[in-house]
Amino acid sequence: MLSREEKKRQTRKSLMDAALGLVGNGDNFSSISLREVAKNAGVVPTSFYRHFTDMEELGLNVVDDLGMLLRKLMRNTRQSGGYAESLTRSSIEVYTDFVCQHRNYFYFMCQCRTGGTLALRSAIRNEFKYFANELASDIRALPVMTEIDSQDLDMVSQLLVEFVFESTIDLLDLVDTSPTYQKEFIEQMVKKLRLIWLGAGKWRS
Amino acid sequence: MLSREEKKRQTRKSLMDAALGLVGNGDNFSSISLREVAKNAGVVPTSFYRHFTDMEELGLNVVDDLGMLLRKLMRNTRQSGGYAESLTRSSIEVYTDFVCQHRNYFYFMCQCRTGGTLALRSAIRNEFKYFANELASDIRALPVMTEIDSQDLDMVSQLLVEFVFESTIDLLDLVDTSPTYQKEFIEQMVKKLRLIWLGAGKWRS
DNA sequence: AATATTAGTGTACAAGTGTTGACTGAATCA
DNA sequence: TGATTCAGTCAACACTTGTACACTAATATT
Repeated sequence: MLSREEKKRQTRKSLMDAALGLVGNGDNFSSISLREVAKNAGVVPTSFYRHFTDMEELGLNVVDDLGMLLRKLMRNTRQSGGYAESLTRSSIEVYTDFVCQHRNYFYFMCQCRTGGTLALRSAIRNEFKYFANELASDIRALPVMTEIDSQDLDMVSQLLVEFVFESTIDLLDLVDTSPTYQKEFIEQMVKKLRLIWLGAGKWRS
Repeated sequence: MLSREEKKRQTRKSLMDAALGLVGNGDNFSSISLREVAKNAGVVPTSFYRHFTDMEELGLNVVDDLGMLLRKLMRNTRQSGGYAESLTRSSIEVYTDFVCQHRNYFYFMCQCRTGGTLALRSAIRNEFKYFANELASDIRALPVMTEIDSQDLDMVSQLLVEFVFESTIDLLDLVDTSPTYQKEFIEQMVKKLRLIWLGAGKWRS
């Protein structure tokens, strides 16, 4: 038997999943109606208000959730990975797999990063900052990065995070049309990231 | 006195401008209604159909229009500029100015690149390809780029175009909150682009 | 001058929208 | 056991939505 609290959390999740499902089906988050979400969650429209005041609030919670998932992924990868030569390739492989396994989330993020409300956009920007910082402290330890100063290291991390995320929409779109594209995408990304990495190695303020 | 054809083109433009205006005001293109657009264009809803079958078709035409404007900008800049050492800085300055002078267009593009219909997204992707090609043939002539092979040159161009465009949403958002941000944005971009450029210079397949 | 074309109008309709307020019944607490 | 809390229901509201159809009047064509 489920406790009341637990049940509530369950329908709350249903609502978020419903919204994500619609986004994954091609709808734009900002044009999804509260009613449609409620319907797909198997709940009456007015019930929505027991969980969120707004579609925006729901969206902000989705951002949070994905943030958590990504942080967990990062922690796990860091432990198992070890920073070898092929860091770039393995990282991007982990990332693309993760994206493909959470397509709806990433469609949502890609959309809202540019098309959400201001609050939503800046929530996403904050997540980026977080990841850029994590990345910065990770790569600081690397031998290539001994000479670079702290501010420039932040800049490189930002560049990497932004660039990877911004390419995600292409991955999502093109994987749909041709399933072999994921490999091609990885090759392209590895090349581009190596190039950036190369630049970072030579960088002097 | 205006000819009928000319008058038609005028209201057609009004419709597109109305849509862009709404986008620039914070609405998401995919949640804008045909009726609202018609109203803001000073025309009755049903009149919309004399020009476009759809909001999507309107959107595709907006993409085209901006593509034209950008090509014109590119041609002019190429003539006047001359490819000196400070190519990167002057290019990014021209670009940011252009963005700030066409805010609505770029909000629209940023939104639709990730949140438009599939047709819209791929139309925008095509524009990118075009610009990447232009850029590739421009930088091929540069002394730094003599050793790089053609395919890798394309890769570098893509990287540059994508990266600049994807940063545009931050420029738009943050310029609104603090007007001095444009300068800071330029500095950040110049740094990042120099880094990429540095990598490109050292690049060997 | 008579005719055909067509951009823009006006009306109408069925369907969907967010949000309100009063309600029900089962889980929780006293 | 009896009282309370509250997630979910139901009905109703005022409004907005896309689109069909018949119409008008000014322009373009013959």
